[in-house]
Amino acid sequence: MQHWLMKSEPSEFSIDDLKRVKVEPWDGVRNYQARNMMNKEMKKGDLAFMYHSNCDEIGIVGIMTIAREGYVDHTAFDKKDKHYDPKSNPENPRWFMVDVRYKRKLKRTITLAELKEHKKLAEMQLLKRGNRLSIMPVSKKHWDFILSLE
DNA sequence: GCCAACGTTGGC
DNA sequence: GCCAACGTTGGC
Repeated sequence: MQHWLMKSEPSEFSIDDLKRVKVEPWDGVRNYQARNMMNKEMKKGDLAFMYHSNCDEIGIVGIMTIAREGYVDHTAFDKKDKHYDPKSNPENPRWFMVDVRYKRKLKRTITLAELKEHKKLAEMQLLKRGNRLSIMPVSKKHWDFILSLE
């Protein structure tokens, strides 16, 4: 089983939104690396941190499970959708998504600032300079360490 | 709001 | 295949 971290802007979709709906398609990802991970590498039952970005309290806020493995992101076909991509079409879809299921909120937000304080996490992809990936793998070692901070 | 870092596009 | 221009991400 793999572990992941998935970013979301809480003004768009927050951990509380996920708690309410329980299961949600992770649509709108328009980055090839992130797409490949969703389409090929994420497996049902994998665990993922939910991370709030671009907000007042940036950091890891909860845990989700992958509920459905990669399938076509149909929002790319919808002209009215914010993430419409004219280069994707049903015959040759370009973008894929997974479904995530709410597992639990962390007892507190483990902030980005706090993560940066720990030498053990220095190699985390999230903390690497210039990192902009919205979905990334997290090693078991890092995962367990982060949970020990909770 | 600023801006560094990155990805994508498209002309050549 | 190169690279400038542009758009986006996301912390601050």
